[in-house]
Amino acid sequence: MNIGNAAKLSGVTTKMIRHYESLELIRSRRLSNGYRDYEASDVARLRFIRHARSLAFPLEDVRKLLALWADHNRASADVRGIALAHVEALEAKAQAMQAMARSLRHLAAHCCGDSRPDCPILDELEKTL
Amino acid sequence: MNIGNAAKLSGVTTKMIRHYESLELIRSRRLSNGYRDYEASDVARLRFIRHARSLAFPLEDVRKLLALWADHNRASADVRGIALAHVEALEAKAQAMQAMARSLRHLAAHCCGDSRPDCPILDELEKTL
DNA sequence: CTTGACCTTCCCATAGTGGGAATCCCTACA
DNA sequence: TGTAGGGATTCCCACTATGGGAAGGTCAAG
Repeated sequence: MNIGNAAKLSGVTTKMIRHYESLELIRSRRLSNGYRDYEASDVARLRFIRHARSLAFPLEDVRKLLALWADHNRASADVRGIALAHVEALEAKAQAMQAMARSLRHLAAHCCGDSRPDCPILDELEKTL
Repeated sequence: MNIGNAAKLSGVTTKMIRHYESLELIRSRRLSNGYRDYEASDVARLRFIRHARSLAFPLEDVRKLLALWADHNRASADVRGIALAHVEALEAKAQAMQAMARSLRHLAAHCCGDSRPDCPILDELEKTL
């Protein structure tokens, strides 16, 4: 199967398949004409990567998860550890963003938002702190 | 005032000051020896940038906010518009991240997390969907 | 044999920040 | 006056992850 087909079946673009190959997340077998050649197991691997990425796992985590996935003697605790560490990172970021959103919403609520120049949002950004 | 001093007073690193200058967010006056020269108003501008960045405004928003800040005939509605658009972007991202965190926590809760290989997290990532 | 769709590699861009090298400048001290 | 240091300059490279696009090779159908 060529790369275009693998892309369609896996939902990973050809660009990204080549990129993942350069990072050695996916292997590369070539035909005599230089074209990449994939089989079902590669598509499954690409799908795994796509799913992991859709949960925002960084590629280095994906690399580890792929290794554990391939290792049938893995300890599920290792997978869980990676996942929970990632969850905490996600939640920390999400909370930070929501805190920023709250601050800004609060400031915006006190901004009359008309044609006059007075604006507590700018006042806040101007502060020396 | 040289760049190191402006950095200390503003809380923006010298690296970033030069970067902001290259993006024309901050002007550059030079002394005869080529050194950048700053005054209090520049430090205030850098602080403004830092505060806006601490609220995760993208630099293009910062550029607009700086322009409005400098324009004493601005309409506060313009500032508010930028801020609220940014708030919505923040909240959308935060919610997406929390949804991912929830999914993963749910999966992790069903993963025994011991030395056995069975793992619903990997099972999920493996799915064809 | 041409045409179009596919493949290849390579470079560039994004957003924002940082590291580090090579070089120059200024100041203080012996 | 010479030198050592700290700070300034520019320039290139790194990160994360993804995509655009060019120049060229290949395959299949008409």
